[in-house]
Amino acid sequence: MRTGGAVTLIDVAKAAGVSKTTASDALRGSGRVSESTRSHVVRTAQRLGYAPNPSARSLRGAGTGAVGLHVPDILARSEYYMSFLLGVVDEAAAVDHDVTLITARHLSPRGTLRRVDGVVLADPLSTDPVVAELMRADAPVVTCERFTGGTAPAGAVLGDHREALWRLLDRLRSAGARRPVLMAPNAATDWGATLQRAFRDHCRETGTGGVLHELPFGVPPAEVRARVKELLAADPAVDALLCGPDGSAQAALPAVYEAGRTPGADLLLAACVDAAGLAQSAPPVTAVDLHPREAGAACARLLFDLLSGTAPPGTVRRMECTLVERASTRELRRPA
Amino acid sequence: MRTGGAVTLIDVAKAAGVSKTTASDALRGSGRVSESTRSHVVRTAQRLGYAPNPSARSLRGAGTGAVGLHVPDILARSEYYMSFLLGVVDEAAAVDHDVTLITARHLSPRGTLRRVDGVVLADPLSTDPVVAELMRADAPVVTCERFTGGTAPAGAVLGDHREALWRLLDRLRSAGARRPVLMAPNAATDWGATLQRAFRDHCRETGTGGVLHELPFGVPPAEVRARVKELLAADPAVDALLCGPDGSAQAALPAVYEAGRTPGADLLLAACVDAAGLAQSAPPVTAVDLHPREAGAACARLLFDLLSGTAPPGTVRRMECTLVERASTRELRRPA
DNA sequence: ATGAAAGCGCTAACAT
DNA sequence: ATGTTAGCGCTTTCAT
Repeated sequence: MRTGGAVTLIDVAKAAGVSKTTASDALRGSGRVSESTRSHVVRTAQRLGYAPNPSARSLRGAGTGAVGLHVPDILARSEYYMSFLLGVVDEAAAVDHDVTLITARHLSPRGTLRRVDGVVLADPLSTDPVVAELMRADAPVVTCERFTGGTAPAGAVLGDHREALWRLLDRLRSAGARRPVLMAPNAATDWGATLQRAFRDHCRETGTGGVLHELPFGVPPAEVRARVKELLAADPAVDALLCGPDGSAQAALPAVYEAGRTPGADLLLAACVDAAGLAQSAPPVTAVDLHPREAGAACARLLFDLLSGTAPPGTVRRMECTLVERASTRELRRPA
Repeated sequence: MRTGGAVTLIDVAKAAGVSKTTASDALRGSGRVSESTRSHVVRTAQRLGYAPNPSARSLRGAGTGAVGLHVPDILARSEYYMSFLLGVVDEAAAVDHDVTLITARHLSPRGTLRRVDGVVLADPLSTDPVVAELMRADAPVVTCERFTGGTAPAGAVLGDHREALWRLLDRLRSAGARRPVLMAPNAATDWGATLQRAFRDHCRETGTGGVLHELPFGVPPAEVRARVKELLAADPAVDALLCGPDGSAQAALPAVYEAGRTPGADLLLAACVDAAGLAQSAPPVTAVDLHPREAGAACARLLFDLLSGTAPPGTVRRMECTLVERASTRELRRPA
């Protein structure tokens, strides 16, 4: 595209019988031209099928018209991440911006970010080299959850994970659980660290003998499964299983059955990340809905506010997470 | 970024004591400059942290350095699509290109594509307006699977879905199934249409009384579940269930149990799209691995070959799909 | 083997 | 209210 017969601003200006500047101003509605010429130019542009050349525009000094989104490999299978991505795209499109994907291979060899005005990072791993690189670059960064690696991003959107987990743990306790296990996400993310802390605090406050079992990021389902069976075999008193990382609950469910336990009956089961499958499994699994699409949108919105100066650097915005109660945590029935 | 102190070609040229042109040629290795000056300029550029400005480059006439990828909303939950996307990004990054996400809201109001040299479409729905728009634009399009909407794309990557389904149906038959049901993906995609055709043909050739049940795209799990139960109740003779759309097998599994049937025993179960969960469910579910990441990479590679003229317009490339046999199709045991 | 200069399409000063 | 001009950083003739 764009090569060959592309219609330029000059074409429009000539056809409308005005100057480049007037055409430009008319098209962007800068309020410099009279209403009559404006509409005339706009109509001409439409008739000619004019589309502004973004490269020229960005070369001239405006932004690049695109924001970056880091896509860590680990998250390839994460339903959460796909929704998050759509949220970012939604919001970017609303202000006529592109979304450019950034992966490990995508950093320019010379270490400079290409073609983006800013970057959104979902759940940045403090150990991810791409993240480190991105934080070092001079484009503003908005993270979903805090970045635990030192440098502070220009903005952040934070979920109330502590509160959500607290509510969930309260629920488990009132359903009868006394020995919950948290298969906690790695503390390399703020989310994982928050969950671990909240779990410990809740156990202490309620005098519960909870067990914390950390799961590195990107554990394959088979591994989750093996760990669950191991855990349950090693400690038969466990009466509630909380699955942290996205997808781990789906992997844990069959393992629970295989361990001879019945989720929702003699073992309560819950997930820290809701997913479509959890509502449909047998039994349906209680989960925290992180509202990923809205989270993505919120991050993008914050980034644009930062870029336009509407929000000051360092802005932090909050988001609510929702506890979705399903059959898997209804009530604990102790074996006779 | 890029604003403020960005190092430009002129800076490098000055620092190296050569002209803009020489610097440019040296950095791109156009073979115009002597080896000694070339290495000198390159070193200078490195020292200064120079990164070429893509906007300027693309303004000057080269491509935009980015390819588009259409992300239909429907696919938000598709593991397949997320992997496909990573494949595209991999390949694009390998030739130093960006990947720009395109959604419904993203088409410029004037119908012209922005900032991309070409577009990749995974499994284009003939009914998707964005797809129609994209096909109409003048950027080359590569589709994964055929586009059934009339216009031919510049290139296509095709899986051997007919063969794969055939193998699967053979397997089911030799495992004892005589009344298979295909919950077929909508015929609005080439993939869906191919699967439906293959199923009908196989049934005819083997004299099997198969049932075709079309599932529109993006059916929520609850709906899949309801349909499965309905199907199984209405026709108790059904002894094999084939799930088409990504995710439908996961939704179907609990429904099968609820219908009083035992998958892998008195009902064979299989999926047309493999997913992480299927290997871990109880029982593990036989599926066709579409190799999404490689498919994405293949599409991107084809697009770049098209853009560079290495491949002629109209090129079609093939990909193999793999049948992954698991416990759910081992052998049919008819109830006594 | 290297330079000089012309522009790609656009916007922002500076004029009217 | 509108027109003129000067670049943004780069590649590409055309000269040396």
